[in-house]
Amino acid sequence: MPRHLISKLEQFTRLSVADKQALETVAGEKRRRIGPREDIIREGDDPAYVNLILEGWACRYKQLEDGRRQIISFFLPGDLCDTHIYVLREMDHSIGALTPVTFAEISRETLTRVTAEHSRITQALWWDTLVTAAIQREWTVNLGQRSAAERLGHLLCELFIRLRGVGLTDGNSCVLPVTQADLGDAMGLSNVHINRTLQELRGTGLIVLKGRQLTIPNLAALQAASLFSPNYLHLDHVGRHLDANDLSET
Amino acid sequence: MPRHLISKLEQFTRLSVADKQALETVAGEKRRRIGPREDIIREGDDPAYVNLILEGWACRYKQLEDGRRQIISFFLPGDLCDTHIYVLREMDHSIGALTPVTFAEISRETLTRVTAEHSRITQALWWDTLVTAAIQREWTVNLGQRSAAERLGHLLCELFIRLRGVGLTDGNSCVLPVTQADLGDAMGLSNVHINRTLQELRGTGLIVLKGRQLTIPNLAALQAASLFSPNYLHLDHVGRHLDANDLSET
DNA sequence: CCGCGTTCCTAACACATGTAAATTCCGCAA
DNA sequence: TTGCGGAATTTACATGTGTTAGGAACGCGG
Repeated sequence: MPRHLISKLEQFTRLSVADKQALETVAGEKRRRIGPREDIIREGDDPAYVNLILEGWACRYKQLEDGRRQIISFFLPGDLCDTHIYVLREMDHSIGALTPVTFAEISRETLTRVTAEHSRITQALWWDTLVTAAIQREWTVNLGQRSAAERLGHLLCELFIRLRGVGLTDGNSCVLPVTQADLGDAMGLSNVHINRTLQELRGTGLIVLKGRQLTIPNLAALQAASLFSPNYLHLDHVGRHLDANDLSET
Repeated sequence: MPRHLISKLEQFTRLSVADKQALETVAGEKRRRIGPREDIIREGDDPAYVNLILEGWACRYKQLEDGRRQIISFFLPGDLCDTHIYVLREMDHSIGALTPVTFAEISRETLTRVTAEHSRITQALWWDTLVTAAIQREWTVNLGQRSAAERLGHLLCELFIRLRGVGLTDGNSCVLPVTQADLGDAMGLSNVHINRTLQELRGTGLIVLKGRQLTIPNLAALQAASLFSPNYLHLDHVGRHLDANDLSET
């Protein structure tokens, strides 16, 4: 069931059957389901669990006193929220659902046990943590330096490639189940300007967006237009840890 | 010698004499010194070492093909760059000196050994890693939602509090050894606008900035004006892990 | 099929911030 | 002291993006 997580981690390293079974167990624990605009956890809460997104899209966000909201990152199926969050006393941001979301609440004990017994998983989760940090840094670059069109294009490239990594793309298409207002809150742009910019990207043929279906006819072209380089996603490790034993295990 | 690192970590947990000696050893390894505008490591390089900043200011940054530069974060004395960076094959960003910098290159082996032998240090480094991630998230909020004045004010609050945590403030003053162009590259603003905004903050009396000396006469006021809440720095743990044994050790 | 709420889209205008170019200031080395 | 180079500052003007407001399209429940 945590097939998206497994797909994602296998972009970095090969997992044994036992590793995958361990992840199954982890994902089976305390499953919950919530609707869009509901929160998984709120700023100020005690972070008791590590949340694993199984289905749907969620986001980290922070709301300022005067109502302004910034979406800090998107959670896609297979994404894990801060494997060591329990070191901190309270959440400094909220995590909310953008669509209906199914997720698993993983206890500290379970996670500790699984990583102690499966070094491959530990390694893969480290990679995931580092890539998550790299994505956050790239957002800093995105918000700081890129124009609205570059910024949006960059985000769409990132989301498409991340979705592809968890098996949720169909050719050069994928879903984009968020509102333009959400995109605005993520990119630090007004919803009006998001709309203008989407029209612009549509006009140049870089994207096709109908309803919640996004198509990127020419990913390389969109990447070039957005100054997007996929290096920060660190997808260059595939097969790096392969040896004879691994092959016999799977 | 790594007194700044020790000060910082002791904001989270108390360290034993043995813990501190271990950190001394770590910081003694492979010391290097470089001048401003030189790089510690570059995008694309193989991350062989974990760098520990001992003296001076550095920054993570990323340069776009067309020359635009974004400073992604600041490194102050006592800051450590990505304790598990060696999981990745290559750097996705550069780290450069803003002032003359002294740093230590820590090998993977050393770090592994020290954390294996000192669980308190492991725990403290986890806290540091999580706070670093929280700071990066806060920058996303900063760049996405805050106006120029709020943004700059917020950065100055953050830097002041971080410097205070490593013993580098003097009353309500500290150094700010970076150019206005650097601040612009960090905040996604032009150097002209940084200058305008600094004048504005000076005009309202929220800051006094002469040369490289920054004074914040009323930190609470600057925080309020900048919508700054220190919760994301997670400084609320002090003394949390105290018990009789700890007291006898120090 | 209707009606209602949400989302999308468009327009006009305001304003925050960027750009370009000069000038002044300042620290430092000769 | 002088001269130099980088940094800070200022000005005038351009423009990207925000704001406000309203209408059109869409989806969903009754």
